[in-house]
Amino acid sequence: MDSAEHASAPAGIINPLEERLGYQLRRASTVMQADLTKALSGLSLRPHEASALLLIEKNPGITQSEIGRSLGIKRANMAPIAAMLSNRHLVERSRFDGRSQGLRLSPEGEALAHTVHKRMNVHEARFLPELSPSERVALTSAIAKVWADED
Amino acid sequence: MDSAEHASAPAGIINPLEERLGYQLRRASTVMQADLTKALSGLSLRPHEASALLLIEKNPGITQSEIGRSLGIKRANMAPIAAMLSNRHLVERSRFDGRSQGLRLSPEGEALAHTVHKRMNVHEARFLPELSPSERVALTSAIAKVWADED
DNA sequence: TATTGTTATACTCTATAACTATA
DNA sequence: TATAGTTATAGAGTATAACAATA
Repeated sequence: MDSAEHASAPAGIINPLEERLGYQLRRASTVMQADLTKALSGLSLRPHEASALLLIEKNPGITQSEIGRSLGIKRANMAPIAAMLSNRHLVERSRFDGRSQGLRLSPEGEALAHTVHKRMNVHEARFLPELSPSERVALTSAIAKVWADED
Repeated sequence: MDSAEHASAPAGIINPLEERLGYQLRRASTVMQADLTKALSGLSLRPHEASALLLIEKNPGITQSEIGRSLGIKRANMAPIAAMLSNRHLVERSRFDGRSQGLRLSPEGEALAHTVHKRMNVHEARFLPELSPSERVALTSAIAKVWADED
């Protein structure tokens, strides 16, 4: 069957990475990303596409480049994401200035965004079982400070 | 030149992802991973290879599969990492039971591990400028709890 | 039957370079 | 000169399936 791959940490092994912030961030991020992918299953949306959808929802008229700068996705990597959302008629592109286009959700896009919000809420709640809302905010903003400088 | 790609968040744009734990983890993890890659430059070691090296250092005789389970790397993806460390004579493989091999560092591997520790310390310190040691531990273990269940 | 190590393969995300066209 | 959008391409990391050898 070949399953039950990695459980967390075999007994008797000393993991010197466990005290490293970067390591903990990678492990936590990977687990949550995998869970988000499952949470979005059936919607044909990858995590980045879902994120872009929600950003357009809250910022109608936003351009691809602005989305990329907001989410940390390079302009070159935004192109196929925007093209996919447009091809599926989830977003509409309106010429803005000849070289850039404003994006906004279509009615189908709005409906899908609502579904994404609901799935994301359930997804996130799975990882915050013992944290109060204020503790959750504290943790989230502490992590935000880690990369705020962008170095 | 085409540089200065993404700064953090353009003004006037509302980012609804900012309060999401999964999003913050991804951004922070990506930034730290990129910085670690730079910190290791010249050593011809990718982050995963460096992690495996440090795990072998602290657990001489460990097998590839155990490394994978400890670090969250699938057995199939450990094979090329172990082969690379072995080909560069950084680790020695000693038959353990016919189907598995115990790994331990060679003198060159030990020396490289020391360098990795030093570079990693500098790297991590860059992201913890305003946290006290106890706050750092608190943040790291809070993140550890996020993925402890493994879901 | 289960585990170790391995190969092949595919997907997601990230990154750079280079090009067109607009500003 | 700089920016927007695009294409091509490469490199990480992650995932599954399948196989041989061993336990």
